[in-house]
Amino acid sequence: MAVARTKTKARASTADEGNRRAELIRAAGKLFVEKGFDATTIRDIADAVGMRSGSPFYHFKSKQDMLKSVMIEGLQAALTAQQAAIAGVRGAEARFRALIKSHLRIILEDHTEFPVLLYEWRALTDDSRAEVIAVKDRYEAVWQSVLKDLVKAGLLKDDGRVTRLLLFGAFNWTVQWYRPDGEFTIDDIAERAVDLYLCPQAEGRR
Amino acid sequence: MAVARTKTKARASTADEGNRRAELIRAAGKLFVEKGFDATTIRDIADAVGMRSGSPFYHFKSKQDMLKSVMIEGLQAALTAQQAAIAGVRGAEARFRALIKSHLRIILEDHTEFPVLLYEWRALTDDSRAEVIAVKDRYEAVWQSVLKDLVKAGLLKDDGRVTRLLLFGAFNWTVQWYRPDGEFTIDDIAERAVDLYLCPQAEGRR
DNA sequence: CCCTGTCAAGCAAGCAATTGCTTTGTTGTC
DNA sequence: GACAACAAAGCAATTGCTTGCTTGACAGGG
Repeated sequence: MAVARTKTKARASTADEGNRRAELIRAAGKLFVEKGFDATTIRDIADAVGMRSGSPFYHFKSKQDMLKSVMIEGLQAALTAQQAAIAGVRGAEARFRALIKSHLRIILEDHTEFPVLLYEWRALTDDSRAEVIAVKDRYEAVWQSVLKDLVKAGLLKDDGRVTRLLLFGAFNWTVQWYRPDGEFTIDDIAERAVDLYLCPQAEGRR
Repeated sequence: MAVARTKTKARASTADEGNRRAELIRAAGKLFVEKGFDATTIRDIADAVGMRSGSPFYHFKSKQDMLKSVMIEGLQAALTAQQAAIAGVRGAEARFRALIKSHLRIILEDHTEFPVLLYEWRALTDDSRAEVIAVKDRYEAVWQSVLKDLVKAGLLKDDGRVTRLLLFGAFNWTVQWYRPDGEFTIDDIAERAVDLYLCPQAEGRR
């Protein structure tokens, strides 16, 4: 009874094992993106993994807790993918291109956990939001350093806060219109973006 | 009874008079942006204008109908603002700048009806969505023509679909981070955007 | 080898609150 | 007295979440 509940909390903090827990996070992330956080019921999520409506609360202490867990899960997957993408890549433009492709893949391919972060920011309570921001900042720090290098190389005019936010906006907004079966591949979009943002000031370089 | 309901529908279609109706739309728009469509209850909206929870249904036949009305209202306001912004403005770059400023003002200033369109797209039923798209296309058509002129003038490399969507994304995403009391004005952002997107290929032009 | 206790994981059932919406009644106005 | 514009009250369904109970796997002792 009370014992089981206590152990649940302990389990929830350590992100080990818990096979069904990961299953729940994936299902919840998918539904949150499709229907929105508020429009998704616990019963929807439970159905998606073949559980009864009360059972998810064995793994998460509330629906809010599920949302937070989905976002953090997505952010951590994005972080490792990001680091793998730029590992060993030299040159500002090449790193820029690698970052874009990695970001778009995380957003647009089957990892539906990250888009939840973009869609359901408002649904977070203040406590959960602080936790999520901490991880998010680490992700954006990598972008900042690459943008700085681009400016140094003369490929970008400015890397101030507004420019960064405009850049992120263009990428994050792709969630709204990209379709896997559409006419553009992820690499198409990435190439167009590089073309759009990098100014060939130093001619003969590219 | 049934009479009142019928007249309501008639009234809802003609967007004339109906003072409290416009009041409801404004209040609903504000709440939809702040809390999301699903998280906003009819009682929230009614409270905001000093009504009881059942009364809004005299003006709108359902909550969905309110959402659709808010969006269309926002779109039409955006359309007239857009046309006023580029009226008499010559030159591709000047028109581009004017469009951006107009768009950002619509999105970021007190007209909260338009951002609902960006936030709550999913919450629309298919029927409502078709209605909204019709108005939306007219708004985007103006952008397309300006972008084409920019390419013709050599100020933009490409005006294909992906480029357009990347552009819109950057602007629409500002809703997520812009704060009226922040360090940047709307004009600041517009200028940064012009700088970011327009490539000074034909030197000595600007 | 069997018995028994333990415990993670989930089921069955339901509660209390909230939800969108309806229905009937009231009021001011022309 | 007719009608637009609400109020008052409530209904039926849905919601997040809780509580007590079952099950299956495994450990250890005899």
